[in-house]
Amino acid sequence: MIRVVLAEDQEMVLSAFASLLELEADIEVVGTARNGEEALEAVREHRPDVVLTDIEMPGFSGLDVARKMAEERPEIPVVIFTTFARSGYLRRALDAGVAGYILKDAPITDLVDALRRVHQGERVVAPELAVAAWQGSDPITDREREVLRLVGEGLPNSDIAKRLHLSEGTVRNYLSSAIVKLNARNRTEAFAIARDKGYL
Amino acid sequence: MIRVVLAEDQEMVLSAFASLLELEADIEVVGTARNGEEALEAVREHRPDVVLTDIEMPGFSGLDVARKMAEERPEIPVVIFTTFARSGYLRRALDAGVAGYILKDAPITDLVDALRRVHQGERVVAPELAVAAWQGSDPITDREREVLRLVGEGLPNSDIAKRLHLSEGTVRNYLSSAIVKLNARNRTEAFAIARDKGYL
DNA sequence: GTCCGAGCATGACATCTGTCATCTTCGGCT
DNA sequence: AGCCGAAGATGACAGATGTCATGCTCGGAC
Repeated sequence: MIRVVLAEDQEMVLSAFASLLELEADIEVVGTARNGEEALEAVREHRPDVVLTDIEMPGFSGLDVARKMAEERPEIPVVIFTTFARSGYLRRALDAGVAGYILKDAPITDLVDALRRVHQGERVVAPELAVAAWQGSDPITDREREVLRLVGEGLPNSDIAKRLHLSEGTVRNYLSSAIVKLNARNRTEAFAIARDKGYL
Repeated sequence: MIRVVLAEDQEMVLSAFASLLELEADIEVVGTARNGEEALEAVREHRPDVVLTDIEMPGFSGLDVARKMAEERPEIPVVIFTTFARSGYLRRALDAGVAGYILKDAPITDLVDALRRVHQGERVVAPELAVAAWQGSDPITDREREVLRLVGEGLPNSDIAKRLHLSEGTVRNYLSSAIVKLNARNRTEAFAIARDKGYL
């Protein structure tokens, strides 16, 4: 029996996956969570064999869960299942030591399969992403990342400078270098590219 | 027995919801679809009592499905279920004549409940959105919408002008008026606001 | 100690954006 | 015919943005 803790922020999707997994003879959902904190609590309480988590959740994300688990319970494998085929996410997930990374676009058998193989100690990565992972690593520095995030909120340079306690000129420099690295033509395009690749 | 056609672009989520709905004694999923076209085909083939569809799907969206259904099969109610609590989406969904609009954040009982009530001829709208619907209607003109969409792709005014066959000055004018209407400080913020309210 | 590379700042400059007033054209409407 | 409003264009202007060269400081590496 594979005992699973399941984390997913959308209530309906959570119950749907829970009932789907329960249909499998060798899988049991022992705990559910709507965010990262709840997931960690559930792990403490139920000591599952595998943690299955979405990436984008309010507050504590799936990547945060993976990192915490790697520290505190490295013996329990974490599987990420997500909408987003973004190489940046996968890279950071692998850095966080996840055992599996699969896409919600894939057939459901992939999910069940991944749980079983991860439970056996294997690693499972969505094939369409496996290639992307080891080429084109994240070129963006942390500062550039922060600036880009604020650009995405529509803040002008002057406000970004205030938020980050930098001079406006420095903000311009970071943004300029991010634009070059991402091969964008302006701030908006830089943000769009960084978002789509999962660099943020 | 309520016979349902279910449309949802993410394979895993689709199977999960299908198996969840099958657990209900009075609901039967007679057809599934990964996009709007498939949904309409499934409707033709299976003549369901209700169509349950996601909004954001590649190509033909859930709103497109609702509009087509209102024209061709006004007797079959359409229920939208979506991640997005955006008033603009709801407004356009209601304009398209949908019978229900519920959020994936809500408990699963809401979904089942909605299907039953819609099948009885009622209308069901997620309560957290019902208020938003009749205040703050979409202030954006079609031209402004087109410009904003291209802004979101990161295009500079000159490129937007080429794409829309307008002069660059005119693009600036449309964007300027959108910025004022949305109470934004610049193009990027205008895009972010319009996106979050579902105006695009 | 010296050198080097981050990280941050400055100033100058060219270009892009955003605002506004004004103008033309083309359909309606009366 | 005369009037009006929508769609689009123009030109001028101020301010924001993007690029680049240069400079400073500080914490390693040699």
